[in-house]
Amino acid sequence: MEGYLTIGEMAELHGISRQTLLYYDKIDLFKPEYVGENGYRYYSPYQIPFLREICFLKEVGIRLEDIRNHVQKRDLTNAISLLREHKAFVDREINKLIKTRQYIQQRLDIYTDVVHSKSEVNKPTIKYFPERKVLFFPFDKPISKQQLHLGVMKSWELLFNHGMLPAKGWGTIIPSDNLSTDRLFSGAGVFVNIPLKNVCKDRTIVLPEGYYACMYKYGMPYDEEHLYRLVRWIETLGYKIVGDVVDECLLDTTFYQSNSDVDFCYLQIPVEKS
Amino acid sequence: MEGYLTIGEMAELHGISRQTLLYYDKIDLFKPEYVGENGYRYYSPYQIPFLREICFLKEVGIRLEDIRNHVQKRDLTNAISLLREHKAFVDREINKLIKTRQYIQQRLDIYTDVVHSKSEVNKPTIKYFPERKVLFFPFDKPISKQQLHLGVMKSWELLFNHGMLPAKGWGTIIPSDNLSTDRLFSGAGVFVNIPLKNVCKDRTIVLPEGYYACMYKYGMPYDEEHLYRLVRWIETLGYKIVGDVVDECLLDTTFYQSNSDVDFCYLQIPVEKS
DNA sequence: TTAGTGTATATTGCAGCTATATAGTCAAGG
DNA sequence: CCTTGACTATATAGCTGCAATATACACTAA
Repeated sequence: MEGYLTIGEMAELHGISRQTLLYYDKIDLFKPEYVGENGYRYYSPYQIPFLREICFLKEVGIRLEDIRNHVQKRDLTNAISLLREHKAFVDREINKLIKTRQYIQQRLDIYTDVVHSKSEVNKPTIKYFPERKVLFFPFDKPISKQQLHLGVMKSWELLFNHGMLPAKGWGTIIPSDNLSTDRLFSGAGVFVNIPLKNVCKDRTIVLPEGYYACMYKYGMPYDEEHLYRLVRWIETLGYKIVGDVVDECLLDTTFYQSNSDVDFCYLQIPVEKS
Repeated sequence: MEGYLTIGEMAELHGISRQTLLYYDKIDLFKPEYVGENGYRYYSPYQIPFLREICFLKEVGIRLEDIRNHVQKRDLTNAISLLREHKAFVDREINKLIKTRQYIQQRLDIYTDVVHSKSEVNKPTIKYFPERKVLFFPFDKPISKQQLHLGVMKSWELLFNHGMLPAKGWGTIIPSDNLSTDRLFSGAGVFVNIPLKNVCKDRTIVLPEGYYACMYKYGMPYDEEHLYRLVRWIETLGYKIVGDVVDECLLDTTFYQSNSDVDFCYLQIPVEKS
């Protein structure tokens, strides 16, 4: 067939396999201009730009079915709208991945902090924090490991329903008024940091900016010992407690082998000079 | 089982299906702490953080097999390297999509230009162009539609081997010295714009920055008529041709129905005041 | 001769479930 | 104690999406 290309030549020229061209023929995406009496497929050189374009559209991720629908009535308007729609699709995919990247980075930030803090365990310091917005869920039963888990799961569920993941850490908040009473955990509950700006307002509370007396410690929030040690340190310095106690979990029990192991946490109590 | 969670409760709590937990058990990803004599699975509340973490890692796109390998010997170092590796993977995916987005945008730029230029067909103008780097492939046979196609395919292949796509347009370059001879296409060839900075040096030539006499036209590069019309216009203006003729294809024949139809092109001839 | 071509049908890859069939178990209400 | 309905078990097969690939067997061109 003078001037025509066989299926093998056509495939070779476009860097695809012969099988693929058979497949494109079958799904009515791209057919040879002429089929010989022997059944051989003969492609016209004029078809080259079409196949090249199909390959281009495929390479940028457009589905073969959409390509087929497009090339059947290809004109400038169609081509522009096909590309625009696909660009929007790619943008959505990029945004998803950027969001995912942020989650991973937030976790890494926590872990990196832990690596640097291991030598600072049980050493109280004063640190400045900017304003933080968190979701808060009061306990409805006395505090325990189970209540902690269930509280965290509730917040996970809420974040999840808002398309977010609990990547940025969580912990317990204890009302500072309780420190001088014997009902330390009355009104306490779980908080989760909100990982994306995409806030859900219902359960949100604000941890005010300012200076916090802080201490890294191994222990669960209901282990009161560390808390009172930090409170005594604050008193020794002559500072005043001006807000609720934040006990942020940095490494949970998944990092330890036995059920008796405890979280690695970061206690934070807002203070002012009195 | 006092204090334990059944498979249904565990699934509900994490927003996954019962079947999924069975599956995780089977693939040794997450097993109940205790299995009753009746075969019932009982999960300890202490397992909640583990499953939550598995779900988190799954949600950020880590494969179940990698998660399984990780949680078996989970510690801070492992967790950090798992997340770092996955972040790098996500970055690669984002870069691929950004590249794809660029290809689409470059095509859209061409098509948008065409939309605005349709009323300017056959009207010569002077336009400034910055320096452009392109790949060049001389014809090895007399110019024809087939030679054009084959030349474009060669350049496509080279781009493709360098991980690029011919998104940014292509065309023909004709040596300006030929304009006064009868061998117009001697030394002519196909060029392709390089879509990404990621250059391949072997075949690259430079189209110098400067002012070009330009004209949109319908016609193939080997239709000499339009070219000579533009050359006469340049002479009329008293300008001098200072470089090779660029005939850039904006819409190829895939936009037309019949083989007799022609490309929509943008002729560009570098000029100076003489 | 041997590389290339045809048809027809079935299978792959990926990953993570999901469905179906069949049977056993638990807990609350009567 | 019995029923009912919700829950649970195992085992095996199938599905989702998309784009090919593979296999088997026969014919054809240079």
